[in-house]
Amino acid sequence: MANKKKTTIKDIANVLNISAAAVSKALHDDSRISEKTKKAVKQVAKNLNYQPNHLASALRKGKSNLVGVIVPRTNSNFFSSVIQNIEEELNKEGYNIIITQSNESYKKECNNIDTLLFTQVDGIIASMANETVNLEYYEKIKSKGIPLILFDRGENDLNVDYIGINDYDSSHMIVDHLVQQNRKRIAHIGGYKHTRIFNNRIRGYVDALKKHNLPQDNDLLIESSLTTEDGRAKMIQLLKLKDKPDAIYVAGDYAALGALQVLNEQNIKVPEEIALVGFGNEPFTAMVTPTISSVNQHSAEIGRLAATTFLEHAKKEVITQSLNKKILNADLIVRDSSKKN
Amino acid sequence: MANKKKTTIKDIANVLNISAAAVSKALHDDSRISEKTKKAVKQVAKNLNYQPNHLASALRKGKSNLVGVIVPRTNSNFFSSVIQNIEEELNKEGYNIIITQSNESYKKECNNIDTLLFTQVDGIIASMANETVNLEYYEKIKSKGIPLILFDRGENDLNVDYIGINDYDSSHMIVDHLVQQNRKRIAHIGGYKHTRIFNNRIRGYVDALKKHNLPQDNDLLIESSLTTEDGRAKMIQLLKLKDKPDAIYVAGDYAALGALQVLNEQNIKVPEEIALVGFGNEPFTAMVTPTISSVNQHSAEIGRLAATTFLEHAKKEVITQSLNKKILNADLIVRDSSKKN
DNA sequence: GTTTTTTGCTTAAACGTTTAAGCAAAAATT
DNA sequence: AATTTTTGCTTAAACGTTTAAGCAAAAAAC
Repeated sequence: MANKKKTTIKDIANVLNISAAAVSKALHDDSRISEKTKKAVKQVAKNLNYQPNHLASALRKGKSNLVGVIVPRTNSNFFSSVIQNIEEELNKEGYNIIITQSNESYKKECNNIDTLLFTQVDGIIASMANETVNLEYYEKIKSKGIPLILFDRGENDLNVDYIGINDYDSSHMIVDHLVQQNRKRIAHIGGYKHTRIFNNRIRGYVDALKKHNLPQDNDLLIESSLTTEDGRAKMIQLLKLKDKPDAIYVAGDYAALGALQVLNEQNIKVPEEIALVGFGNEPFTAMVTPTISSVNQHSAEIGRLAATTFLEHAKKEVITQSLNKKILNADLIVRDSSKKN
Repeated sequence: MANKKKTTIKDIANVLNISAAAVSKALHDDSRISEKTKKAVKQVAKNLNYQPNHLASALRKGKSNLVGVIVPRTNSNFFSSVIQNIEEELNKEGYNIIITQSNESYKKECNNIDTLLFTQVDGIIASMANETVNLEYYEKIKSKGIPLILFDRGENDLNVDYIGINDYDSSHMIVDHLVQQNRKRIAHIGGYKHTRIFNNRIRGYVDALKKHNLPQDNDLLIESSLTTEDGRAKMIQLLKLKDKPDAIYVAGDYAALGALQVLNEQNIKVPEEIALVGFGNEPFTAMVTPTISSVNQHSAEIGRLAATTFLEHAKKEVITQSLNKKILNADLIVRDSSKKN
């Protein structure tokens, strides 16, 4: 019963005594094939349980209909939601996606790029690892002539598309909100400056302070890897200051969680004594006590836009990689950790 | 400057005035090619920036070196960790993985199977959606003659490999622990019985109660979809009982979170009045207040085993799909929600 | 110095499609 | 009725590899 040999286009051709080419055309509804033949071919295909060999057609057409996706990790709600929407959008057009994770490692990321190129993907949609400082390795993708679309982490000066939120404005939103809550000493636990989006958040923070005539204190601006662990460390560092902050804006939710843990442990009242705002709107921000205010990055929209941007390139014959930045506005979700009491 | 045309094996052959076959063999270190030629070929390959065309070799060899992975979702720590370990293990042997999500939908899952088969994967590693009641559609995979390995959700009577934890024993562990904390009325918010692993947890719960001579009360055993929302609903239902439970064992962490939220909202002291134990050891169980006791499912080990099980099949010439269940013991992580006070 | 073995390649076919080019028969146009 | 156009196919080549088979030259064995 073991139907080992897969049925090919030739098998169908043999049954009907026509050429393989005719079968191929019939299956693709070529106008030069009679309706009668098309029906017959499709019937036989069904009977023999024919499944097209994707490798063969991809080889012949020079196009795999696969799109590679590189993310730092999938176990974050943001990335998993982006991925889901990319997939949905691309599936509609007959593309499938290959997801790879860099685990925040530059080396792994380079590996992933090689893997995807090796698999002959038709395009790559990526968000960079924390470690990734420059986009040199990504040049490899461009030099292959396949579309590259970056999102979230990965704003760039390369001639490459980018989808993200307005980080600079988001910082303003947060500082505005905290000032409204009568906060005077607002600290910022930011990401590494070398990553553009984190640098934008820092710039936004600094400019917003100026706007409100709040003095900028170097002790209150700290760079961090934004892990929960590092959030703890940087919070402890801030609490050692003589002149403590009365609000903390953390550029990532995981680090904000770490900060909150320290505050809770030291019985510092949040938000009464110190208000806290995170970034990313990870689901756990609504789970912890107190719930953490955070910024919603519109993951679904980012995913959809990344996909459609790829499709625009794919549909063009000529590959014209043009700088095409799409910047969305984010929403501040105010929760207990920064709410007026 | 646009190096549009990719360099092929033939280009290398032309440069060196040897045949394409010789180049192919040289690149694969065939013993019948001289060291001198090999060196030359590799040098030229490097110079021309040669990248093998995976599609062509896959087509010729009848083997794509791709393995498909199907998970209900990636934004859970369990699945993302399993995936990461599958990938690591398979990469070592030259395989790459394609990750797809079912979003807990049976229809999407069937779609994913088709997609993966279409992409000519060499095997599929999957955990089933909540909705998936039977493995009928998975027969398609078996009938193609490619290895299928199920993990976590997907224990089965099919002749298919399975990797998972001992759910029955885990329930015993949890009940034993709660009894040790002097709990007498232990409720269970379980998953749907039609899924084997949840049924096993239910059986373990029932048998453990018997073991400790605790009466089994039908009001205390509830089936649930195990979402946070449904966890809330089922908790509210339990609190309406005249004779309330003094401990709740929830078969999933997200539902346990919902239950905890309700308990907190109603100012019911956890664990003093009602103790709570979840399942899955999702990171947030250690983030919420109080922290939730849970069961660690050894995601890394499950991932590794799933990968090596696939590799065992792949290495064999003949596909002998034999029932090969690997059952791991899980660990109970006791946290505040069930700790003796 | 002849025979056998080994080395180092080449040739050609194959994997399953797609597609350009071509051609006979049928249909439409004159 | 002769010519042109359209229809419905076929043939053959191509995509970039891998691999079985083969063969001449070099090396080893006698």
